[in-house]
Amino acid sequence: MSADFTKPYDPRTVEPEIYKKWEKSGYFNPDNLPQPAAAKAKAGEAGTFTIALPPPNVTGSLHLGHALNATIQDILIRKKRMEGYRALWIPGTDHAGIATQNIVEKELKKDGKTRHDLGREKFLERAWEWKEKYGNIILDQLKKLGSSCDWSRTRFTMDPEYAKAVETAFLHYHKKGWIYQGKRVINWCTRCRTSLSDLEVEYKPEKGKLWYIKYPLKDSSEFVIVATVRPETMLGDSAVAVNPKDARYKNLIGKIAILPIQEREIPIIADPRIETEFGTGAVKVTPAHDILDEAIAMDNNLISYQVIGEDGKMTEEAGEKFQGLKVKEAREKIVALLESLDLLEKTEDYEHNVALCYRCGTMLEPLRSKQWFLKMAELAKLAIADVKSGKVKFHPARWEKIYLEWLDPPVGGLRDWCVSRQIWWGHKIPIDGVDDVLDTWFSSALWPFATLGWPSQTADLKTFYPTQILSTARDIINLWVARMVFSSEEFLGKAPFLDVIIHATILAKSGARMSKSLGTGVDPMTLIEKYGADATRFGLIWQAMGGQDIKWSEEHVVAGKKFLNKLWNASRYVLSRSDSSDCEISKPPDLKSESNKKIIASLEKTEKEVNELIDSYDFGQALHILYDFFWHEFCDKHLEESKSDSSEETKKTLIFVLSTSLKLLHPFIPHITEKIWENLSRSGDQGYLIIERWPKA
RNA sequence: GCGCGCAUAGCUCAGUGGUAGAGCGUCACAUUGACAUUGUGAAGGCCCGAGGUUCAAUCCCUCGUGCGCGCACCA
Repeated sequence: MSADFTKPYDPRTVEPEIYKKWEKSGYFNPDNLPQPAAAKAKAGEAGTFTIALPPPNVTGSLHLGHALNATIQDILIRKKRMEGYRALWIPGTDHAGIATQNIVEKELKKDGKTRHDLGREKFLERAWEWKEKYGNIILDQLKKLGSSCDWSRTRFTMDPEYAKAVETAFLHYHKKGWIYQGKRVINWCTRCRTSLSDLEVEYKPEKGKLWYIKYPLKDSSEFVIVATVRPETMLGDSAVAVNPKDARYKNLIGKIAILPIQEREIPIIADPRIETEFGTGAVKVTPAHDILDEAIAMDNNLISYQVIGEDGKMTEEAGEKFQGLKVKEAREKIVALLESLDLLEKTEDYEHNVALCYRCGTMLEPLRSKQWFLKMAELAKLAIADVKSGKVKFHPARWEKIYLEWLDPPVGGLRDWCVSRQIWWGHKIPIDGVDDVLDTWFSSALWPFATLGWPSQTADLKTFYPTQILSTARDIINLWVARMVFSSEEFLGKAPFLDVIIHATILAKSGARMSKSLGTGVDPMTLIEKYGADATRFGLIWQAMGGQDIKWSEEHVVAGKKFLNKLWNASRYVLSRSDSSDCEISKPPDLKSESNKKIIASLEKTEKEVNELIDSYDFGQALHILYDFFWHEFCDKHLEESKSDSSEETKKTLIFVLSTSLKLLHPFIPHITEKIWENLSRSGDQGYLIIERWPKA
């Protein structure tokens, strides 16, 4: 028994010590794992098990969701490793284009500079410097949590080899004619000065106004009244549209209205997509600043007037009176002008959703812009097929609906993916002279195979691909998961993973999302410092029941700490009753004592249930069962009964139950179980629990 | 507008077609010998509401209410 095993358990010293021991062993790298013959036979010809860690953004720091997700993956990896698989967990980070660029720009701003003052090359130098300095913080935090990733295979989405994969993918699509350049209405962030894809938009309800504007009819004293929440866009109107079935306007279709202020003649047209219930049922059409209006304009051959520019200010086409004004200023001016012309019928309070940039929260402007697009029609089919055929399964299954409905929307169709961004930090578009870069998610979509060396046919790619499991958060099911599936099918002809675990979302106790700005966020690092990584993992998994959302409660981490203490002390007691020669950890044969028979039967039942529960990704339930068995059945009952029984059979039973429990608990609370294992190991035999045989009845 | 999830003890949550469970909290008792980060025990619940199916509903079905979330061509 080592000296420190006589002391109370102290995670602060044990956890770093044990982590170093694992790193030194090399066992996080599957190439170094011993290969038990039995395991090979079981696992099939390859006998490998791979998970690609969802690469955290280099801008991020670990939050509870990351910690839960990492723990889930570590449990799976550790169990498989113990089962004899060559388990590989590939770590890495994502360059996070817009997010990183914004941070570096903020730093520059402190010196009163913009990126344009530095120029592209110098700016990128600064961005790389930032990445080198801060980009791996989150990986170090994952280490503190005990994650058994193969750090020797750490990847970054802008590694030279990875860039090769991105370029290959882009050129492949281009050759197929699926990549094209086009000018159309996209989401534009005036702060980040870049386009965004449809998935990168967040909506927030806002209390605004609905303005009812009178458009005079040509050669008539009458008006057609349109309702809008954005009066400033009227400067770019090129038609008024009504529903063809709307009896109120039947006689107006084909007539001409005069657009006030611009004094432009615009037609009144019919389009079935116009809702008769909205406003007056007559709608202004602004082809350059609204996606639906653009579609209407295409079908009706309307002219497009771009009145808002990429800087968020009114353009020349908006007219002299407005050019250079910010959108809000233009709005006020227009409303005042319309009022003075007696063309404002009325104003109503109106709550509607506004579109915001998912990176900086700025209100987005839909505007026409020349961008690169990736055709989605065929790719979406690939992604749909893998899930519909059951090749890729979601856990819980209900999430497949989110996935399928995005790929095949019940209304309209999936729009092509706008893959170009007007920022500097990212992968340059191979055939583009304008210096645009690719959407970060274009490179993330290649993650499971680009990390293994694709497009080169590396040994790793052959051995470890496809991966088995992807564990991630629900909010990137479409942004990321769907795109990985079609990318993998397109480039490698197979699904990138078989099971997709959508883990719980961790909420504040109020049931609302955790928020840094509201101070409701919980930092896992603080928990690790306070209670240790094992206790933190315990607290997270204890609450992870059936994939339901977790209203975070720290008391379960405290419970974890208490459990570790119980485990530590029970182990000390069991070992104090035996000398090292007793530490045979095989099942004692021919038990005579009823008490021993009972605890072994109970252990075997627990073992079976834990196996089933982990295999069905019900980690919380598995931990509850282990907790209950170890504490209440083994410690409270059997250990107490055994105190009056010093027989060899009982000693052997105690050792066997303890050692099997340690194995079963190891994926959940790896440090302490490994530490106890050190003390349990037979003299001279420096065993590693991390590669001990997993108990399976 | 369409869709999804949740509602069970003070709190966070399991669970089952037939007397309702855990962790934490509370209360009482127990203390030199693995552990007080403990042990033994107790109190505490019209299992959201209404209707239906059933011999029997907390569980299945319908409707509703409340909370959270997603999607939409949110003009």
